[in-house]
Amino acid sequence: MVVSSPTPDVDNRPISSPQATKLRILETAERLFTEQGFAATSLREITATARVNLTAVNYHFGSKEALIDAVLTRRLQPLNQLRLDELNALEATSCGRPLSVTAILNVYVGATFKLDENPTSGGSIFLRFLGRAFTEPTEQVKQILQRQYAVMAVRYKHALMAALPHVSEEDLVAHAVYVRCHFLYDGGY
Amino acid sequence: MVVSSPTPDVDNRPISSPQATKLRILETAERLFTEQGFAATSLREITATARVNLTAVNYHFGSKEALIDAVLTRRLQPLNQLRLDELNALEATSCGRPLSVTAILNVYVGATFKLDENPTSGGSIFLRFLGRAFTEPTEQVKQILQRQYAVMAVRYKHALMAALPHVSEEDLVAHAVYVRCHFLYDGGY
DNA sequence: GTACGTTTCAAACGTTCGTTTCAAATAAAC
DNA sequence: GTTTATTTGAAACGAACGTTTGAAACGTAC
Repeated sequence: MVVSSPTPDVDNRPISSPQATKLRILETAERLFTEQGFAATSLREITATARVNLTAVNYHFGSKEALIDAVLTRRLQPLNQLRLDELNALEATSCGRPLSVTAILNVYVGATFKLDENPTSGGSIFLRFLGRAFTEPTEQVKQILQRQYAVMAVRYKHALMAALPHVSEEDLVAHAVYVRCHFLYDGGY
Repeated sequence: MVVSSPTPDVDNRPISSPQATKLRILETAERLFTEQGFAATSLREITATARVNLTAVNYHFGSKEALIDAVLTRRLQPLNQLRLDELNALEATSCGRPLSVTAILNVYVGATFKLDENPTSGGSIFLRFLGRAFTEPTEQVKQILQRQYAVMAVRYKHALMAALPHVSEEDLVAHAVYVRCHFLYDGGY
């Protein structure tokens, strides 16, 4: 090709915005990992689907595990930050009085729904990807989840303990695990 | 070893009952596939965990895909047969009158719970394995599921159509897919 | 004891995988 | 224009994978 003017690619996206390849890899990996799982999806399939070079993965991320971490962190960090922000906003209006359990769970689940409805935040695809991370857990993935959930989980746990002063911390955590409340995830089980 | 008298192995199971190796492979594969997924579990890990030889897999099953099929069919066939038997028994007592939706769903879910509570039928491990089959579907796995569900799904569909004469078949199937009623699984989606 | 089905063993096949290297081309930033 | 960051390209590395082969040992049944 002799044409040197910038042309949109097949997806009608600018072909040469900086780190366009990195973004294409992230989005394609998120989709293929969600559909097929981590082990069943090869880097060659990801790069071929994203129409980028194989070596770009190791250039931008370093390894396949690091790519999985990047896909996970990119969505999970804003999600848990939103959960923290909304809890902060709620507590700011309560003037020190303990919140109700309903209100606490409402902001938590509400943040999940906001993500689910927002396509720019990954939409429902990432929630399914998150299920993969819990279903097919690598050792490194476990650590990522533990790190990402740590701060928010403690905050929500304390809020629930204030809302339920007659419930011991052990009973609260045990029951949260039982009903699969992942925001209290401590990586222990 | 010069000792030739039969000795129990580590699991206290007779070491030389015919096809003991085949059973050990099936049980170990069921467990590891459930915990890690199909692609993430290698034949070498399965045979090493089961303490049998690697070549025994291809001797008894022929391939890894055939092993997955064997693990799936071993549990799914009796489960769906039980679902059929219980529906037959229910219809035998109804003397031709259409069954209630509650009764139909009751025997179906009841069969699932009976499996879940029966360790010799695979217990809850197989139900999780079944989830793997739906989550990480190979082309061959799709065909196995389609074949295994075909007969029972049609019977339950007809029973529900008789119970709900004012609902069209299309609406019934569409709604069943929506609420994830896998016993109406037709492999189409 | 012979025959047959089962299981182990060691070794290798070809393929795919994640990863690396080196070079070249392209685009962005200064 | 020079420099830096990005992207592509072709090729290969060692490792792990599913699979196959050929031979030997073991078990049971007749």
